[in-house]
This record gives sequence, structure tokens and C-alpha cells, in this order.
Amino acid sequence: MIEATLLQQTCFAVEQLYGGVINPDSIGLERTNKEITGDFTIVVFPMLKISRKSPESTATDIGDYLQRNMPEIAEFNVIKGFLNLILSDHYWINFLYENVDLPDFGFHGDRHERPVVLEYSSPNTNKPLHLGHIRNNLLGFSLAEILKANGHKVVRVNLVNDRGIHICKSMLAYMKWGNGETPGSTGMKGDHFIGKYYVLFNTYYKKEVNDLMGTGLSAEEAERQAPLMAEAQDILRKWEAKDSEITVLWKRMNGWAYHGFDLTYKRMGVDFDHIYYESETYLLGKELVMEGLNNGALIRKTDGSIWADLSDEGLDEKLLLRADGTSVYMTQDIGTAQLRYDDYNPSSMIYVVGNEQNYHFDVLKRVLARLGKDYSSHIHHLSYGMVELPQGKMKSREGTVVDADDLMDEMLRTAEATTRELGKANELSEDEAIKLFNTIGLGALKYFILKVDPKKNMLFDPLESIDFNGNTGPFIQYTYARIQSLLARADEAGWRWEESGASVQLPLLPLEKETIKRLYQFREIVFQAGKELSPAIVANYVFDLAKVFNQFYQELPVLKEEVPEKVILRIGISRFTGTIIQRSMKLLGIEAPERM
RNA sequence: GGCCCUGUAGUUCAAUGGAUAGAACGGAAGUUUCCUAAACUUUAAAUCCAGGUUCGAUUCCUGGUGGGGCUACCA
Repeated sequence: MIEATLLQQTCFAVEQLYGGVINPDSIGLERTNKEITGDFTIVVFPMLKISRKSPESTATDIGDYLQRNMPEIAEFNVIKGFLNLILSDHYWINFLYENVDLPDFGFHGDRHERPVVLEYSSPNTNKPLHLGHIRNNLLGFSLAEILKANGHKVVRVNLVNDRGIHICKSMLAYMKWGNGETPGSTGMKGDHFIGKYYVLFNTYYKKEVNDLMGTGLSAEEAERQAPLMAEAQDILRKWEAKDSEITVLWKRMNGWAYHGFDLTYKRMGVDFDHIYYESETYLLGKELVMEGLNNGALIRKTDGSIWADLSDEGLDEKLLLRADGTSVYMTQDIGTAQLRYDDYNPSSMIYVVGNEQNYHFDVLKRVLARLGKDYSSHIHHLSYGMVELPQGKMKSREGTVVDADDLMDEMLRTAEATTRELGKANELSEDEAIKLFNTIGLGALKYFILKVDPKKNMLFDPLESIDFNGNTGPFIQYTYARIQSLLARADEAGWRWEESGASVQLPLLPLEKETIKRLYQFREIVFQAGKELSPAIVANYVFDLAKVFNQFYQELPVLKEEVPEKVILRIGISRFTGTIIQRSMKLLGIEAPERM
């Protein structure tokens, strides 16, 4: 890329003009601001100590040098300490023609031996997926695409929380009040069916706690002594003892939940290469904990429970095995990490998990390190922010959870209504129309979620958040569809721009050049998104590209232009823009429709 | 109490330590005999406060302050 050459030549310039050596990393090379003439800008302030001249004359000296030594540079201007370089139109047009049809422009081929294991989704089998899971799934799926584009092998894994006290709660509720009904007999989606019993447990449990508190117990004691909780814990012990009746019910209920999840995943367009179940990893976790106890890394308390003492690292003690021998969340995660490492020998393991678990992952890494696991330093917690509703955080107890299936239904309905209103569904078959509504509705939702920096909390207002105009998925999809339509017309009109792409001597108009410059950025964007693990970088880029293209499209005729060379050029720009929009959207897991 | 994250137009989001802080929605005013008006054009509107480092701070540091999270023998 031209940036590397610019940096290198700038170093030469400083050396030859002033006799000093400068570190290329300390040179500020950036894209020139919109209001100022130029393509790239070099900030010369850091060089003043070597040049011992004013910012202006230093910039002018270096500009002269670069222009003499780089044919790509047509001219330059200097504003204070900013050296603005203008590349020749020839350079940009040449870039366009050389890359427009490369099938992998912007992507880097395989260049890493060991894979990255990327975990996302991680549902509980006792409740359906909600808005928070949607952010998690979309981030995880998109990150996998972005990492692949950067030449990584990626193993996408899901870790299902299929054991633990919470599962026992729904099982208990079903045993008590289920009357043998099933998702089939009730017509409910399996995960929602299970969720119903989890809620039921909590309803009765809360009542018991209240009654006990009425007899004078403290809230804490009441919660511990409530009979339902004791029964649930009994089930957990039976489960760990592989009681046959409990195991059968557990498998049956989990099966219902998985079936429900699969439907939601499929609709959302996300999938996995491997699914881990905590029921398969907690025993390994226990083993590792016992091993750690034996070699003195962990401690046993008088009641028999086992802990990691992290107080010398500024943290507290952390429970790893209960006195009754049952395991906790941390135990499972230790086992899961080990299993994953053994399975794939990854260069790193990325966990897409909400920021409320920052402390958990901090502890996990430290405990693994104490257990002598070197890979602990290659565990990366991609901590994303919460999705908040206008009334605050989602709380299942207060019924303010936005269900994933409901939300997608709603998106689909809105997409349909808007599309029909605009009369854009008229010429489509029913199947095509439904496919289009899905593409647009999901595109809007996905883009809305992914355009926000993952680490930030974001606000989602179900009533207002999803718009189809402006900085939205449908805006970008529309731009793509319009380009496809244009290209089809170009084809019909007999334009074969590929065969006549030699007209690289044309002067470029500002909007033509602006669009090509955006396309040029794509490689850097893919790289940056991979480095920072941020789909938002791609999302904001592709919006910017679409916006600039729309200006180009609005202002300049393509097929109606009179000079044939210009028609060819503009078709090339449109074609490349369409390709990069599609490629960017694919990195986000969003479809770009051929027409809309 | 301790620890972590965060504070940018009315609202939702941008800005590797760089130039006059960008968009979108919403508000005001326009563009359709012409490649899809889910588009385009014009316009008003913001860096929580106080210090510090720097040629230059929304960005880095310190203190304060608002918001969120964690600090479970839940996951």
C-alpha cells in the first residue's frame, strides 16, 4: 500500500535533508480532513527537533523531496505543520482497475497455523434467548468473519449452560406442576416452554420466602430455608450422582430447549462449529481443582470446600468446589478452558461475554495461571456492554425482557409494512417478498446493534430504535440494490467496461475520487476491525462508503454520461462499491439484497 | 466501602494525541419529465467540572461529580 512507501520515503527525506534518523512509527500519517485539499497528510511537528526549522519550511522541504521521489504524488500543500499530499488521478484510477475484480480484495489469506477459538452465545437451557443474547450472537458471528478475513482459522464454539441449580429449578417446577404437558401438546416453542417453568418456580419460591419472612426470619435465612430451594438442591445432588429418573427428565427438557434455540439461531443467521456442554466439562474442572489442591495451589477449608486464595493478588478468595462436592460456575469454566485447549491447540481463546463478568474472567485467568496453565495468558475476554431499555436494565422478574423471537417477529412486520407502503413488494412473488422482508428486518436489527462499539453500553428503544432511513442497515442495503440495478442496465446497454479499462488518463471529479478513496480504505478497515475485535469499525465504514456513493450517484450520471471513458470509469466505481458493500455486510453477517 | 467500565448536539452513535469535533434521527427549508426519493441538498444545535503533561487534549494523567456493573456455596 502507498502508506508504507510514504513513511519510508519520509524517513529518507529527513535523513537526507537534515541528517537525522526518525522512527517511522513516530510519523503521523493520516487521511486528509474533508475540508482540506489532499489525500494523505503528514504531521511534521515530531520532526522539528531534527530539522531545526519552522513547521512550514520543514513541511515544504519534505513535500518537495517526496514529490521528486514518488511519481504517485501529483502535488502538495502546506498548512502550518501539516503536509497535505495529493496523489495523481492516474494512481487512483489504476488502483480501481487493478482491484475491482479481485475476489479477495481486503482479505488476507491463511497465515496463521493455530486457530483462534471463539466462544459466543452461551445460553442457559432454562430460558429463551433475549436482546442481550442477540448482541452477543451478532458480535460473535461477525467477529468470526472478521478474524477469518484477517487470515485466522476460527473455531466458533458455543458453551451451553445445561447444568446447575437453575436447571434444577425448572425441572422441579415441571415435576410438580407440569402434568405431563410438552411443547408439542401446548404448541409452545421448546425454550419458551422451559422458561415458563423457570418462572413458575420463582413465583412459588418467592411466595415461600415471603411466608417465612412473615414468621420473623431474615430475608437471607428465608431464602435459604424455603422448602422449594431445598428440593432443588436435592435434585442437583441427585443429578451429579447420575440418578436415572433425574437424568432422563434432564435430557428430555434440555432437548426441548435446544430445539427452540436452533430455530432462533437459524433465523438469526448464526451458527457454530462445535458445541460444548457444561455437563461435559465440570468433571474435568473438578479434576483440575483436586490436582491444584494436591500440589498446594489451592486450599481446603475446615468444612471441606475448596478455594483459590487470591488475596496476595489483591483479590478475594474464590470458591471452586462446595463442601458437598458439587461444582460451581468457575469449576466448569476451568474444565471448559482445558478441554478447549486440548481439542484445538489454539493460539488464543476469545470469550464473547458481557462486561458484568469482567471479574469472573479476571479470576478465571488467575486461577488457571496458578494451576500452571500457560494458555491462561492467551485467554481474551471480549467484554461487551449491556443493552439497556429506556426504563433501564432488562429484568426478567419485572417482565421487561425483550425476547429474541418476539423482536425478530416485530422487525419482520415493520419491514413488511414499510416495504409494502413504498410499493416495493408489488412485483415480487410471495416467497421473494417474505425473503426480502426478512433480509431488511434483520439487516436493520443487526446493523443497529453492531454499529455501536462493543465495549459500550447501548440503549435499545423497541418503539423507536429501528429506523430504515439514515445510518441504518436498510440504507446500506438500498444503496447496494440500486447499484445492482444500475449494473444490470449497464450490461443490457452493452457496456463491457472490463475490456476497455485502459483509460487511466482521465481527470477525476471530486465525487469520483472521494468514492475511490473510500474503497481504498477497505483493507485497512478489515485489519483494524480484526485488531480491535470491533465489528463497529466495519459498520461505520460501510455506512460512510454508501453515503459517499449516494452523493456520487445523485450528482453524476453513469449510463447517461456522454463521454464513453467516463461511463466506463463510473461503472467501475459502482461495481467496486457494490462489491465492497456486500463484502463489508458479510463481515457483519448481514445480507445485501439484489433489489429492494 | 473496594474494584472495573462510562459521561460528546434534544435523542442515538462517530472521531490511531492533530487542523474549523463528524453522522443519523428529530426540528426548519428545498430537490422527482433523467440510472430505484428506503435517496440527495441547505440550515440551527454538543466534548460533565477543575487542574496537569504537550507545539497541540474529546482522547493521556490526577482530583471531583453523574450513570452502569462487579464485589454469591447463582450461572
